[in-house]
Amino acid sequence: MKSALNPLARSSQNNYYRRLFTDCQHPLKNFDSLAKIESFSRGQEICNAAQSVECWYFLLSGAARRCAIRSDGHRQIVDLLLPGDFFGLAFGEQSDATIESVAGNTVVASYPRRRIEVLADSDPKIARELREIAFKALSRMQTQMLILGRITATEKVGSFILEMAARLSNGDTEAVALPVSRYDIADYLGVSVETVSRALSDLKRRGAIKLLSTRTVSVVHREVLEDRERDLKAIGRWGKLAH
Amino acid sequence: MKSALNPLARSSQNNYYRRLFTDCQHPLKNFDSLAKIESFSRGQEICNAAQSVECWYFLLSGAARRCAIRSDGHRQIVDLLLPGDFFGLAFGEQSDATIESVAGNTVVASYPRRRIEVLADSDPKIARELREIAFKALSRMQTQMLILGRITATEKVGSFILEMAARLSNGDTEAVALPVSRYDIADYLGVSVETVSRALSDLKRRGAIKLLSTRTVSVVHREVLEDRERDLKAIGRWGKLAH
DNA sequence: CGAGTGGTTGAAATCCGTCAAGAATAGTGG
DNA sequence: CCACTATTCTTGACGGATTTCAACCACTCG
Repeated sequence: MKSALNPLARSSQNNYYRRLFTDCQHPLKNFDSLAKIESFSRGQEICNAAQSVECWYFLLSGAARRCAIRSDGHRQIVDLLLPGDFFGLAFGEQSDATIESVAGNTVVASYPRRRIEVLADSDPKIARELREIAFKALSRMQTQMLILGRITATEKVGSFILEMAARLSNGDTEAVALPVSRYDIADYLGVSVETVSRALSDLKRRGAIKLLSTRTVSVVHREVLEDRERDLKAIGRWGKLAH
Repeated sequence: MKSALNPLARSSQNNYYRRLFTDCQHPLKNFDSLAKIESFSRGQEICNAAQSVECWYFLLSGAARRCAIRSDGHRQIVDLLLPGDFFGLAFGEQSDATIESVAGNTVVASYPRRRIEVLADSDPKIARELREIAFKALSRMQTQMLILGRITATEKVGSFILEMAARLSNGDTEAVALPVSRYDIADYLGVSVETVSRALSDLKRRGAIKLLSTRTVSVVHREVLEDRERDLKAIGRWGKLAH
């Protein structure tokens, strides 16, 4: 237990998390008893390359980031983990990525990898569920690659907001609470912090979003974030030409 | 069989591919008898979203691209498939990606997804191998995400060349035969065609690579492609300052 | 031969990263 | 609760990098 709380509060907290865990539906439900529940404060390392070989993780609350340091010294966030996500599966051996918590109160259940694998060998249903989990991770990465491939920074930020809306609030775009700082968004999207900030201001000025607080976004015109950045621009040019 | 060859040549070709197949080592080796071997000419669609639910594929020779069309009309290449790669696993249901062959003579083995899954249920070894395949796909995507996150276009192109060298010729950098056009490279790296072309010219001018033909690259100074773009620049600046 | 595709290069406008400064917010200790 | 500090966020200015638009060359295929 890496929490900074005192032992008493810790144990009470732990019980609370355990309840939260048992109430939660997920593919490895039957192994709740094997899982160890840990709580992390903001910025703490959940696991590094060495540990990730031994455990698989399930994120209960908060948020976490999987980081890699590029050779040019820049940090890159390769995956953003939100409640309901599994992680730690992909890297059989290599992968120097470390996983850190980003939100204040990040709770994680960790499963002993070896034991789950042995169980999977004897129960095809579990094996199937593990596959399902891996496929979901693949789908997450593909979504992000589509965002990273987008051309303008405003498009990237727009897609990011919509992704968060979809993953956090099941598509509700009234009030999306971004779980990460601008710096994290920047490293996730492959742009600079200033550009993220500017893109948000830009979207706000154009009335596409409202900033309820610095980290809470309300989507007003989904279309603008969604895609047609370019088309709208073209229409704008047409308008000028017509005039 | 979607090949454009006449029936006679087709069958002879097919036998050749079948031999090529049985000589090849891969995790689903025991199911060669279940696999259907197909050959595709350049630009042909191997499978679309609907079909990918039914089959898993193994690429024997040639190359293929997994594409998604973004809402702004731009195509993006989400994954590049080379000999030895499995594909089609990730997308249980959604994913509007289509897979097209990019090389002239692309040969693919397709496994009936349902039957493999049933077999996996009865044999844990197969289930394990399927997981292995999924993890390999995850690793591929992560590699690309690190490339996409890089800042300058020259770095992206450099990383791309090294990735191709590693995947195609087992790290041999003497003569890397790029299996795709500049347009494909551009859509894969998220930059424009002209930028790819310029980056290659730039690397050539600086003596980091040689272009044996338009699509065959020889790596002369691996360090330049590898990473230190930025460091070298910094040294350059220092040099100026010292001067 | 002409049309089409793929590749390269140039010039202009735009976008973004960097540097720098300020504003807003959170965290800390008194 | 307040001051004080550190962090996070925003905005401006500037230069460099990339996109876009355009022209041109090489090659293939009918």
